[in-house]
Amino acid sequence: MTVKSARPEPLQEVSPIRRTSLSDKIIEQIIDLISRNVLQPGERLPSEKDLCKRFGVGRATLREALRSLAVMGILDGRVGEGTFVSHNNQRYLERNLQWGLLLDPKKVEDLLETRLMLETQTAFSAARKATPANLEAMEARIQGMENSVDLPEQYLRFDLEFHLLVAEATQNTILHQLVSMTRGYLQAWIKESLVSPSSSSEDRHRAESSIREHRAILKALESGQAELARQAMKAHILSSSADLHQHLEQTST
Amino acid sequence: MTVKSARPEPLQEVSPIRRTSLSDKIIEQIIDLISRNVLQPGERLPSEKDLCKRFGVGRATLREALRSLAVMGILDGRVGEGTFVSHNNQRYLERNLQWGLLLDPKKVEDLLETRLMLETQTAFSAARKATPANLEAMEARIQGMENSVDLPEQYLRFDLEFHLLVAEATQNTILHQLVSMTRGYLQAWIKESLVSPSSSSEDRHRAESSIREHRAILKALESGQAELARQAMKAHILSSSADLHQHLEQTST
DNA sequence: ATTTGCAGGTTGTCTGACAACCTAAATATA
DNA sequence: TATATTTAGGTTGTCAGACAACCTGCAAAT
Repeated sequence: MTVKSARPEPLQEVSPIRRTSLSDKIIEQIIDLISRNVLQPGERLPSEKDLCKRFGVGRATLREALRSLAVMGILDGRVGEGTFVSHNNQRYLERNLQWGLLLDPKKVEDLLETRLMLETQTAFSAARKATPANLEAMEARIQGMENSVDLPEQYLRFDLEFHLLVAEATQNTILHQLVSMTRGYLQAWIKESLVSPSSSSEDRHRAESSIREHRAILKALESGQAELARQAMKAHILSSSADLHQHLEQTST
Repeated sequence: MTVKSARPEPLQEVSPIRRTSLSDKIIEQIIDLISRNVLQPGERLPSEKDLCKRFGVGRATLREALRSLAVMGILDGRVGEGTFVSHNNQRYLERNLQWGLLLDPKKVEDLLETRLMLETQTAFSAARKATPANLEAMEARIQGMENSVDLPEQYLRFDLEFHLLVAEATQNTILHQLVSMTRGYLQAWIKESLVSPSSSSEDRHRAESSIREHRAILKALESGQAELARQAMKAHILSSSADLHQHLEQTST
């Protein structure tokens, strides 16, 4: 170490060695195992003691890796049983958005706007790519909504499923995840608005017009009219957002 | 315990107590501290020994929590220095998408399609909400691109920043995060395509037309023409995606 | 045949220790 | 005096061993 002065040129040849922590390497390896289906969803990992020997690390190090993967939703540790690969590799983004929204919770507005964007576009794309099976499943959800106008819990479940089906119909898993992410989080607010006081006749009216909107969306999807589907979805989201908004303003303050 | 037969009704009164781990509670508390700005970005946390005493837990437990937050990108541990709150609370989703795509690496197509949707819509929204400061910053990035057509590294950085600025101009942090997420990940591929063999004259041509496209976008944003901005962005993304695609097919196989 | 109790394995947590590392003050050197 | 070196203390990263809480499955007792 005899370099003098204020390091004129940081010697660009050397690439800074990354001091990757052992846990990080373990995380990478485990993710790799899962992606190559060596470890399948639901499967149990070897015990921690065992894994320690295989990876050649201490238990604390290994556990930090497992813990991180658990927080991401990729693994699922059950005390006394073992550690398992989570079945829903997919939904791990959802969980992370939740942590994210905890970081700054005032973004409901932004979330609604984002949902509008995502879902209008998914409707557009779905109109082109939906399979008959997709459409059939949507039809079933609408019928489910019709049969449960007086059962808010069920009604909402069908509503949610319909929208997820539209996203699924795009055959784009990332889009599907994003929609599921935003929807899943809004669902918390929506459910809250259920317990808020409101005349049941008003609710009924809202439910019926909502069903009409869903039918319009489905019809557009079935006929493959992408632009029409976009418009129908937009109209639906806007009116439902307005509704949610109203409930929020009633209950807050 | 004298319930016979196959548990006819699981005794609905009792709500299953959740066995939340200590680390989870610590994660929640720290996230809460950050969201309430008690801990600000860049700030240093107390030392682990100190935190252990405050939370009343062992160091292993505390470390599992810190490690999880670090993997999420919320905290940043520097050996010998301390643990810091990451400045870019924003980008933590980005990192998680990266882990996610490792799980499922064949989704580049989906990612490109998602990016097209997100960015065309952000352009639309940005045209209505962009502030003069936003537009000025974009102009600076375009000039940066012009001045570095022969420096791919710098050029790409300006390119990326331009798009992030558009997302930022929507004033919607969630949208911003999503765009940053998709972009950030594609950047890896884009950088790879830099080292792929290609005539420099070809590159130059591509860079120049790309700059023209960016100018068109900016012009639309400045004049507040939302639909025009959407179209300009769409054209740009499509041509740049086609480019990336070509590079990918050259290098793979 | 049903219940109880026990044993072994597993995760969750704690404690203490050491290595690698960074910072900054104290010291040595020009 | 000003600069370079050493040193001391603090911090994160990792390891090892131990105990508590818990689950499963089998054997023993009723």
